[in-house]
Amino acid sequence: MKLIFHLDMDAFFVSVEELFNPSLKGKPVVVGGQRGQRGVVSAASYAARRFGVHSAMPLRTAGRLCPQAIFVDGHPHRYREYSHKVYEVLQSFTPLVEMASIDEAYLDLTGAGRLHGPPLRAAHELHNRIHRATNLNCSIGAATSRLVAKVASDQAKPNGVLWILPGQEAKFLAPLEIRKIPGVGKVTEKNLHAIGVTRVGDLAGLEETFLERRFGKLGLALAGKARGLDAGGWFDGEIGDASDPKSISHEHTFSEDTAEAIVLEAMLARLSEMVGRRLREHALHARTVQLKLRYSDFSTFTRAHTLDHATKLDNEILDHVRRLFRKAWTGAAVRLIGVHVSSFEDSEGQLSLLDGEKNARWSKALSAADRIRDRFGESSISLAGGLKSTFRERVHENPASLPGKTPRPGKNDAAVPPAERSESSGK
DNA sequence: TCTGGGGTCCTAGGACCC
DNA sequence: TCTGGGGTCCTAGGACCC
Repeated sequence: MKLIFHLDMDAFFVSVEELFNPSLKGKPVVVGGQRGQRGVVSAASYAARRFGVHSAMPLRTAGRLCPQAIFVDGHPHRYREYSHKVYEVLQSFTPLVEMASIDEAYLDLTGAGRLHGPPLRAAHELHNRIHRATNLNCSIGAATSRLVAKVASDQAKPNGVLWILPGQEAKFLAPLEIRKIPGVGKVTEKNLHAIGVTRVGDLAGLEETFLERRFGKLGLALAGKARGLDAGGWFDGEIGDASDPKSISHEHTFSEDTAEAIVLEAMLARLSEMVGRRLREHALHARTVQLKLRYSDFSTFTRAHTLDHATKLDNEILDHVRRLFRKAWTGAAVRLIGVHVSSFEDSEGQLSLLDGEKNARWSKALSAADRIRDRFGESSISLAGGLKSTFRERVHENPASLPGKTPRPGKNDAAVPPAERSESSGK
């Protein structure tokens, strides 16, 4: 019989912020940006949740619902650091660990009874170890499948432990709202309501063949999940170490929509650099480059191009994504722009002699740049075109520094004013 | 409500090949 | 003439997760 734990940190981002600023404790706290900014709530403290604030809610809405809330900018490096501390505790508990996101993990404790005792005792021991190591609370669900363990950890919140006895899975799930099943979001919930299904028990009562006819693969997975099985999609496979990423992307939403080509292309350069850097970090090469555009009315478009070889080079990514941009952009004001790469291969494949040499030179230059950024910070160096350095302030959205005239793209690429060069290499 | 950023997986249509 | 069938790759979009 399998034994799976799902461990989920309680209000993770908020709790980490409280470690750095204990005066936040017990107060309504919203992490993700400042009140009134463009953006959404990343995490809300339990005190803020009592006002109806929840993650993914627009910051403006949160500000209206809870005027006394304290708004805090997120600190991703802090969360990564604490996530790593959690991981180390888990690793010392069992080698079969898989981080499912920055604040949750699955553990396979099948057959670990001799080492850790019965499931509830093991769960409490793990809970204590996490708290001792991090000063953070978590909740743990234990069950025979990932799915039930995950739902159980959610029901155990906050700061609790819940074990679902083998054989009791369907009984545990039956009274819960359909939305509690991972993979059932707003749309699927609505579609299920439309056929009279509101609780997991209703779903379990339906024929598998009916659900498959009606909802395809999703229906088949739902039929399994309603019975507590790890059916399809996210839940298949053994618990083990994370695999290589399947895609890498960076995107940016402007604080104000812009229709200026120079600003948009400078942002593409910055995003391409960030993507290229991550590719080299993972020692990956991408064959498909994708542009993402979102206009003021929130309409969103993607345009992709697949290369005949795989690349890890900023300038090559930029070259293709900029081509896509020039073809696709209507000229209307843009809210968001993004760069995405996928179809990874281990190496670039066979290049012509000339391309191979060029490639090698760029690779060397970019790894050198990566090392400089490791030591001196992200903004210390840039190779993706003078564009970016010249208009750094505009890319960083400081309207006060706009030059009176808008230079044409390309014209000033090579001419980076010395003043800005020293500014951009500072720190 | 006025909607981030980083991901995964699924669907569907068209091109192309045999 | 007016029409096959399967497989793979590519592109675009969408649901969902944290």
